[in-house]
Amino acid sequence: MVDEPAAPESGTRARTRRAILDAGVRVLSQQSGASLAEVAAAAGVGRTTMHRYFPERADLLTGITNDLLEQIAAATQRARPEQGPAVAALERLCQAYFALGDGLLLTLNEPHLFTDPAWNEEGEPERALLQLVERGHAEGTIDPGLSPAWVQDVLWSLLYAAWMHARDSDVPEHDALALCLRTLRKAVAP
Amino acid sequence: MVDEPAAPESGTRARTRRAILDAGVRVLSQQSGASLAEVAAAAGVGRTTMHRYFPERADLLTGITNDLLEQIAAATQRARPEQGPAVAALERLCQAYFALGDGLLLTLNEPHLFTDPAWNEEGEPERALLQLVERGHAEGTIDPGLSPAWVQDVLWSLLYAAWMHARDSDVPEHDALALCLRTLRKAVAP
DNA sequence: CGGTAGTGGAGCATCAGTGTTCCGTTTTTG
DNA sequence: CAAAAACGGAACACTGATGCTCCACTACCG
Repeated sequence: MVDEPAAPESGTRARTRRAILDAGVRVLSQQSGASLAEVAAAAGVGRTTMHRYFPERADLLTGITNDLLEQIAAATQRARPEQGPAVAALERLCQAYFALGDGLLLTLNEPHLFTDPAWNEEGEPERALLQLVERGHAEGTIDPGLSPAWVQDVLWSLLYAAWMHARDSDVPEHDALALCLRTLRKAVAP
Repeated sequence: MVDEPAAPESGTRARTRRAILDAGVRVLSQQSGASLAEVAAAAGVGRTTMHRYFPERADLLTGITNDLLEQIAAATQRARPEQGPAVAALERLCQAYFALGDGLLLTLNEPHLFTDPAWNEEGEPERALLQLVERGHAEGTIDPGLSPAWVQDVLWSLLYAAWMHARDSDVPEHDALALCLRTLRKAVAP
């Protein structure tokens, strides 16, 4: 993870890069087979320009992968999963991840898109969540019948459901998140 | 839905057709962009043969769509969603849908693949489920804070999670279903 | 004002997937 | 067994996405 050893990356470039990455997530989360031209258009950028930032399709995917991993790591850290009661921490995590938006869909929907080795490595976020659940088991505040791995899957799938619910059933995002939290809280209760 | 007006379809053809449809679901549920050659190979069938059954890609998708719709309808009917206590009926539905296997993934993951008009029509299964939840509200056995549409989304996303859990974490399918049911039951409880 | 970074359009070769045809082989069936 | 049905390989044209290059335009900065 050694980044920019001396790559200040002029503000303009950084902005363009962001626009492309965001457009990539937005477009690919809906059509994983979308053409690069579509992504470029969605980013409001010429196909040539995109090619300058990400020479091949694989490079774009790598870029998105790293970006998502960073965002997930940042969200995890922000939620302080090791502090306070387990259930409260779990809800904080849920809220933090919800902010990933379309990244959620991409993460869950198209895991096979990410061929990067970095993707499937057990990351710090994973570990934090699993430990969190074990803490809940010890506290007696999380149903011991639900394995940590299963709780993890439930968390992500509920996030997915909530995001889609907001997107398709045009429920305000805030309400969708509230439903998600309420459902999660009850689901993990002993 | 007027089918075979006089198309007995020799047992051989029916079997080949099934093999192709099943392979299509299996392959496309993992790689929505998979080539037709891959589907044919997975079905143990020549590309030429597949072309005889489904002249274009769109025809295969239509075939899969109709097949899934039938399977969902059959599963719904089998679960008798209108009988007995709402929660019990919901669990029966959950079990019945779980049997769809990879079809679940395809249904949730790649809704955009199905361009058929028949797909997005509000089907009988949808209506049955929504009514079921309303019945639960009336009975006082389903959390009134959870809208029918949300419960529907939760049901499908938990099914998705359970199927993936069985597939990737090599948990026996039966155990995954049990986790799913347990989680769903608690999630919808008032 | 001149230089430079950033951009985007046009064009081109390549390649994989597709749709389709033809024909020989295997399997089913009467 | 012999006819009919079903199958699969080979080959071909076509299409769209991709990777790439070259050049012209714009905006910003010293």
